[in-house]
Parts: sequence; structure tokens; C-alpha cells
Amino acid sequence: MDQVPFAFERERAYTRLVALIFGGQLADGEPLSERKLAEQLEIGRMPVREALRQLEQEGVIEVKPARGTFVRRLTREELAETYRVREALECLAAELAAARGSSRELAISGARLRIMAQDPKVFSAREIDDAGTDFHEALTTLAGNRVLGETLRMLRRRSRLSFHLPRYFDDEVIHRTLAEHVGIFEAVDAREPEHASQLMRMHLRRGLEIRLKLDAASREQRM
Amino acid sequence: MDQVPFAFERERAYTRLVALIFGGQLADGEPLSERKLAEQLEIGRMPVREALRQLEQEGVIEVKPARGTFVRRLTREELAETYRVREALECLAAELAAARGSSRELAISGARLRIMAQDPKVFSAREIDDAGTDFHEALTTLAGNRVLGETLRMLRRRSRLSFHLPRYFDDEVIHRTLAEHVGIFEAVDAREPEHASQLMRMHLRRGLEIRLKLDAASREQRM
DNA sequence: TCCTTGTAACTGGTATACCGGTGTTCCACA
DNA sequence: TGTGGAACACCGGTATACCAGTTACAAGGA
Repeated sequence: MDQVPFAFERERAYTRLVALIFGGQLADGEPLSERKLAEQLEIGRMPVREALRQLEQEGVIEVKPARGTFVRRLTREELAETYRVREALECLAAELAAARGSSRELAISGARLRIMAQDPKVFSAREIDDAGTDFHEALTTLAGNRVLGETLRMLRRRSRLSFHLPRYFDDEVIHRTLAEHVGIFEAVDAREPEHASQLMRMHLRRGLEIRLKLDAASREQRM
Repeated sequence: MDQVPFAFERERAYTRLVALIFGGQLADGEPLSERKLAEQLEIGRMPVREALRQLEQEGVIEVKPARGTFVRRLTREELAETYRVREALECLAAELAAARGSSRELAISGARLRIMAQDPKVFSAREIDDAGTDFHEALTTLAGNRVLGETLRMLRRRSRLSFHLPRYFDDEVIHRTLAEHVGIFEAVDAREPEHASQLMRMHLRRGLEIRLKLDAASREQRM
């Protein structure tokens, strides 16, 4: 009856592929091959194929029959579209979460954020980034709507797709993002749905703005 | 270069499965079998399997290894959750569409709705229902956000899952829904984003309310 | 040198076969 | 008659093989 972490090869393949794709271990635009991936991961081709198909449906990769499988690069327009949809749903999540009040998980995540915000320089960009991801996750769980959770997970994965960007941003951006997370946490903790939603909206809009700016700079640099 | 309607067996399998599942040609709770479906549809097992996997990801079916594949029946809670997420996104779509003004497709769809609304009794429930589906589709396309469109398509499919309900509702419900669609169309046509969004919100909340009531009645009847 | 052309090495798509796990059926036995 | 258990049929999961289409590249002709 107990659920083993990976009951199926397909799930193993999926998590490993996600790690590969978002871990930056792939040359830009390099085609993935079902067979080569299977060999590399020491998993059969069919499970790998199914995992790839799932990633395709999530918008992470693109499969071109007889040509290859490719990690998608988001255009500026598509990134903006993804953020727009995320905004609607992340705000809903914040609102629902705030209406329910805090949870143990969110309290832990929030406390961690607060500690980090007091002296951000002590922590690595990676740590702060991870804490932010956890926070969003805890917030969504607290919202208590599973359909919302699934949908958001998909959108977040999609919006994480790099499009010629450095993996981590500079300190200023990271610290501001951290401060925004703390602000949202406090609004939720204070049971202020409207406020939480509003802060979340600004948080995402700033996030998009930053990514678009960095992308523009990156393009200019490459000319 | 031109795209044939069904380049792949998998796509054929998918559309035929959707027709099967939502066409009510399945006994309640009856297990689907990859092999039997493949034989019945005269499509190989692998394409059918891939189509089923997609439907699973969309929340339409549930696959239990070594036991079978089942059409999911939504609980009241899950239906409500789905509608809540849909509400956020359908409102966004209405808002974006209204901001852009009308399109040729939406105008056609809207004109059809108006004609129907003038004398609803002339049209069949099926016709009115289809016109409503078309309208939502045209509205989403007009919104011009593909990620939004994809996400909504998935949620709509999910919320269409019957849970012991008669396929079509009574005349009063159908006519009121029709009137609501016309109202939303007019708000979009008049470029009133806020108004369109508000009407859409009420439209969906009423829709959920109706389905929950019918479900409750259905449960009572079965006792 | 450049273009053509055919071949070989890929790609994803599909078919078939086999695996271990599950549920049922039915017979032997108490 | 009731019950335990073995055999069987069926399930989804996976491996392997083959297909058709694409691409890269090398050999040969202009």
C-alpha cells in the first residue's frame, strides 16, 4: 500500500529529464534523442518517450517527428503570455490562502524568508531562490485547490524555461524578490486576501519585467 | 508542408476517445482497456496508449496499473475547484478580448447567439449548447494569449466530465445561459473589459450552482 | 571548385511480444 | 455446503524491432 518514490521507470525518467533540462547541462538548442537519452539514463526508450511526451504537453520541449526533440526556447511574447496566466492564478492562490489563514508549512517557509531577509548577504543566491520556490509551493498548497495547484505547477515549469538568460540574477534582484515574498507572506498571515493578491500581482509583473530586461540586454550583447 | 488533419494515429485516437468519453457511449464506471479500445478503433495499441496518457494528464481518465483505465467521475469538491480556476482564466480571457475589441469570428458567433436568443424555442438544446461552446472558443482566441487558450481548453474538458448528470439541462437553464452569453458578447463588442469580466464571473458561478443542484437532485433520486 | 546525387545514419512513430501484478473463477477438499 | 487456493485471463508497463521520413555527407560529374 505504501507508495515508493518511483514506482515506474517513466517517473524516474521524468524527474531526471527535468533535472537535465533545467540544470543547464544541455547545449543550447541541442536536439535530444529518445534513444541517446535512454542509454544515458539507463532507462528504456519507452519510459523516456512517455516522460518526453509529458514534457511536451507541458510546453517544455518540442517534438519534431523524424527530426528530433528540442528544448523549447520561449519567445518574449510567450514568456509574457505565460506570466499573464500565472498572474491570474497565483493571485487566486494568494487570495484563497489568505482567506484560510496560515498553515504550519507556510509559517515555516515564511520564517525562513524573514531570517534571510534580515541579512541576505549571508545566504547564497541558490538558497534564496529555493526558499522562494518553496514559499510559492506552500502558498499554493494552503490555497487548498488541487486543480489550481496542478495548473500552476505546469505554468511555473513553463516559465522557468531559460531563453538565453543567466541562471541566477544579480544580488539586488534577488534581495528585492525576497522582500516581496516576505511581504506576501505577511499579508497571508494577517488574513488579508485582497492585499496578498495585490502584492502577488506586483511581484509577478516585476518578475516578468526583470526577465524581459535581462533578455533584451542579452540579445544586445550577442550582436 | 500542409498539415493534414490527422498526421498521426495518436491524434486520431485522441479525438475518437474524446468523442467516446463525452458522447455518453460508455457505461458508468466501466473500465477502458488499451487493447480493446485499440481493436475497437482499429488503431494500434501504442497510439491509443499515448492518447490515453494525454487524457490522464488532462484529468479526464485515471490509469490504475494492472487494474484498468477508468473515466473519472468528479466529486462535487473537484468540480467546484475546477470552476474556480476556470473562473479566474475565463474572466481574464473576457477582459483581454474586450480590450482588443471584437473579431470577425466573435461577431459571427455573437450574431448567431442573438438570433437564437430572440426565439430560443426554435432551436434544439444541442444547437444552443454548441453555439455557447463556439462562443467561449472564439472569445478565448480573440484574447490572443495562446498559453491561456491551452490552459482553458484543458480546464473546460475537465469540467465537462459528467458526474451522474443528464446530458442536457432543461429549457429554462439553457435559455438563461444563452442570454448570459449574449450579454458577455455585447460587453466585449462594446469594449468594456471590466464589465465583460464581471458578467463572465457571474456566468460561471451560476453554471457551477446549476450543476451542483442537479447533482444533488440526482443523488437524492438514486436513494 | 561547385553543384548534384545517392547512400547511410540518424530521427520519432508504430507494432508486437513479453513481464509482473491483479482479479476472478472454479475445482478440490474439509 | 462452505471455503481455500491454484490456475487463468486480463491489466498496464516495458523492451525490442521495424517503418517511413529527414539530414548529413561523401563521391562523382560539370
